[in-house]
Amino acid sequence: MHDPDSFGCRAFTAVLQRIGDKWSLLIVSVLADGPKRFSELRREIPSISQRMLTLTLRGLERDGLVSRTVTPSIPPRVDYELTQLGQSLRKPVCALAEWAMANIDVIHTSQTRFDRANGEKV
Amino acid sequence: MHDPDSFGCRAFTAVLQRIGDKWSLLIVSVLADGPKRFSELRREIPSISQRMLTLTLRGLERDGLVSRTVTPSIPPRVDYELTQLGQSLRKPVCALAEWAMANIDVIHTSQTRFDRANGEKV
DNA sequence: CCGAATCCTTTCCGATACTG
DNA sequence: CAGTATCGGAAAGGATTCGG
Repeated sequence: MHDPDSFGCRAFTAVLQRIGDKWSLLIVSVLADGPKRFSELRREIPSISQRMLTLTLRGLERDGLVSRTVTPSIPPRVDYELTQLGQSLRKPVCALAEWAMANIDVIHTSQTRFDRANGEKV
Repeated sequence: MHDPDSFGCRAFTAVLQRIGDKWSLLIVSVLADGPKRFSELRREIPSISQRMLTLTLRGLERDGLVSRTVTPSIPPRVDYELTQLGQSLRKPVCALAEWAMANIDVIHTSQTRFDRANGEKV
């Protein structure tokens, strides 16, 4: 982000408008382990609804980050996998995920303190 | 994310529920250059509304990522700055920003192709 | 200059029911 | 198993106005 112009800012903004939601980065981080079926993703991310999983995967496929492979068997089987572009996102996303794991407690503590400090004057 | 249990997944989810929005990561990346006043942030991120800038900064302050310093002059002056915790988020976020800059074109191309392939059957 | 408050529209998203 | 379709409440977010 040390551009003289604001190209970096606009590019980052544009990307965040797409994958800066509650699920996209998480799904990328889960698929970083390797290809997964639809139902496996559901199991690994219990808090997501079927609808949002479908929509998010569709968006990632549209961005070229994830590939979708249908095996027309009975029962049907659909595998999702990071594309080459998705693979290149692996490192930054996993770095972010590790930061999250390392700091979730600090964040939660800070939130509690902030809420207490501001809740008193109600 | 190579945990046997799903602690990593849950922690990442929790963090993304907070900073996984359209603006938080962007603001962190802008503040990575150094402290900024409110109006400077507005200038650097033209597409954000005053309201969302205020709300997002409040959220980041609550998380302990950003500190807010009021200088009671006339006109008033308010500076925002990354805390130590915010500084630790700098590296992962800048890595993501750089990825965004490097790949925004590829993503856009992929989106256009996807939309054309799916728009035909309307 | 910074931001709180209100209003109002748009979008998100979970629940549910239904298909191949 | 892996979706799609539809609905309704919730939340996001822009525009505007007012205040210290």
